Amino acid sequence: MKLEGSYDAKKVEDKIYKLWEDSGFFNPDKLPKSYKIKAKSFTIIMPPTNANGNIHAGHALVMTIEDIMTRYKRMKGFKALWLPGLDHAGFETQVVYEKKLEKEGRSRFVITSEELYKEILDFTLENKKNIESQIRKMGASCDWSREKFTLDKDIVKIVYQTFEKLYKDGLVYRGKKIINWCTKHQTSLSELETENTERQDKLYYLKYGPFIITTARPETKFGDKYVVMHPKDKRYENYKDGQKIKLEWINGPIEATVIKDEAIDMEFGTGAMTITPWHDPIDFEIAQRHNLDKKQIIDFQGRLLLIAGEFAGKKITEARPLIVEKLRSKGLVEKIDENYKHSVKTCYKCNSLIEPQIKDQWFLKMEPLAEPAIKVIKKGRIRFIPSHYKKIILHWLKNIIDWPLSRQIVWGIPIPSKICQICHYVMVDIDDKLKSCEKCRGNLQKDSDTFDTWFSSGQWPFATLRTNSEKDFKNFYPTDVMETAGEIIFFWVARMIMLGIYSTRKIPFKYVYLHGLVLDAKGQKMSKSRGNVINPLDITQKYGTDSLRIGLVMGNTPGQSLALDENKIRGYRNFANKIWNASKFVLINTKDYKPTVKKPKLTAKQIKNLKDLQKVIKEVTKLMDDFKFYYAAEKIYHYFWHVFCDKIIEESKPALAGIAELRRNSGGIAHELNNRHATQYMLLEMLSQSLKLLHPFMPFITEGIYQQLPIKDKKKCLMVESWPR
RNA sequence: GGGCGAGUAGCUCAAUGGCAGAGCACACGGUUUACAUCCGUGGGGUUAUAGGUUCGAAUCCUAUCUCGCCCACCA
Repeated sequence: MKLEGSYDAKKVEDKIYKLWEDSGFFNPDKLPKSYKIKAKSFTIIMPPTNANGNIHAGHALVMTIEDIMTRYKRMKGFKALWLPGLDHAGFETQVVYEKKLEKEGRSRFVITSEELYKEILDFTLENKKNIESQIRKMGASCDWSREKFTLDKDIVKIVYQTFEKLYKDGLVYRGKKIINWCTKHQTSLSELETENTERQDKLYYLKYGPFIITTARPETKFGDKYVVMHPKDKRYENYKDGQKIKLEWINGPIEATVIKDEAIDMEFGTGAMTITPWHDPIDFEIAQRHNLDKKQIIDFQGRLLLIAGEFAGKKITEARPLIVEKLRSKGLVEKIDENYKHSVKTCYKCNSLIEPQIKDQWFLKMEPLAEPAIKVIKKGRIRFIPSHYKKIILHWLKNIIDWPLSRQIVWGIPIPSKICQICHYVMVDIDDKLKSCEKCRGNLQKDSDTFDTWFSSGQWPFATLRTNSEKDFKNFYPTDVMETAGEIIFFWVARMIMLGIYSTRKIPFKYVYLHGLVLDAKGQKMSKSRGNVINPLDITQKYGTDSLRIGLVMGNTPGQSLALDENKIRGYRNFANKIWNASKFVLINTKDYKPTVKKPKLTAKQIKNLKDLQKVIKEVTKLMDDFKFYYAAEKIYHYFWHVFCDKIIEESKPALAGIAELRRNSGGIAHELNNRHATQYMLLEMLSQSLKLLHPFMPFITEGIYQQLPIKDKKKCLMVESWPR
């Protein structure tokens, strides 16, 4: 690489990445000898990237921050391991693939699950390759020899072992419980995969025998045969718990039962309501408490069942007005509140209404898992950056509910359980050995469900290390930093902490660094529908990876969202060019410099200049240790441009000038020659130290220039130079 | 209903008890032999509001306002 013209990132980046990768230094076991003296390790497990598309701006930020940490620690002499991985991303990928199918005019429901699985697998593996090269493009110094994929056989085996252990410990259980059902995607979802949406609906006041009850969903009321009120409600003190009441209802006369329960809000409506335990979580709980019947009204496609009589087979949306009409004609409608504001649950992917349903599934008991997690977080053994996330995660952990693990989609890790077709006994069978029911010898049927993808990624830190080797697990676990998006603190971070402690009896990581969202230049969330998505690879192509990287870091405090403005990146492209030109100047003026010569005698000014640099190094190092990369980057930027370039280089021009010019300046030639030599020494010293400080942020350009420097004891790569002290 | 974050120069954000800063933008002036993707100079602030603590507050406390986000089972 020659230093001429202005800096052209495209010409050098791929070559430099190859130099690094070929050196083997991404692998902490293959670092140069000097590194092994300090046996301490530094580990980051890369959040496994979803292999269902291209990397987006958020990934670029992940790669940048984690690479900065890794390169910094590596230069500090740690055995730095950054372990890369990719995620099959169960539901997320299936949703992406279903959209693709829709575009092609196909539907997942007419393809056999084997075929669908195969298609999505091909799709994912293709994307996986693609993303691996995009991660390289970002300059990520991760150890590809240890790369993991969430569907690797050995990873799946660990996931199964954890599941079995949880089962044996009584923490995972099969339950007929109410779940969030997405009618479009035909699967259950966890709480986190649903959203609450504010809506304005009608609230119906209906005559239910002697009571007036309220409902927003008249179409679910067919089977309602319990009317519930608060035990302390004076208005209903004449009605006894368990009392039977005959009354006329939608499809004829029924016998209703009075239930008293404290869950009822006396302020709401008339303080009396009927319950639909199959399709409402609160009603379900009341029914559980009083041991009441539960009846399904709506099927999994969102259509009314036979219980609805004449309305059976109709979609709930079309049935609702018809049902209200019938109620009205029977004189059962007291009044309708037209402006009823409430929030409804929707699927976080398709925004369609969630239909609560009772379904037999696997659940994970969370409280016993959360307890030790709460303890270590409270004690500060896991530190959050920024620190307020500590409160957020503790609040969530303290109010945790059981986690439904089963998903009715093909794209995922199959749940290793079998059910007896005769006695319905359920067995966990991780080695696929069982041929018949342990209890009644009946035939077994495999569970067709798959795990929630977060169940496997929740085991990622120890699973990745263990499957590489037990030695790796010993050397690199617990890991040091988990760096990821603040958005997925519950989805992922909390579960890694719980499952990590459960499986290994150790915390999985010491620091959790959470970055914010990357927004567009106007501070808007990027989305395909808005059409404001910035592709990081386009930016890289235009301005170079280094410019994008430092642009993503500067002014980006952890936890806070960041506006990605192309103008800003252009500014850092200029900075890259500045580095290039300053280096060019130093190299041109040090052609006759001999690195083997002893350190020359420096002037007082030169000594002071070097001392100032020492100060900057100290400050930057402190900031790096405090995870304040945005601030460290700014300090180096300022030093390089406005001190080194604007002052030092300018001031050293006379001393570097040719002898003819020096004669005119009087003074002894020998002295001036010495001064020239000393100036060269100072400039090279400052340049090489600056390049080291800049390297974690802008690895490509700094490495490229380093390769040209005429300095003593040069390493093979700047990447493995020691961090300045 | 509860919680969290933010509010500082035109814009994007730093600075958490000690002279309020940077980048971009703007204005003026520069072909100084690395760089016009550059250099020099400059304007621009009652740190959202009100009160309090302190020798000293953007920073700590109290209240209020605005914006954003998260959590929550009013049928």
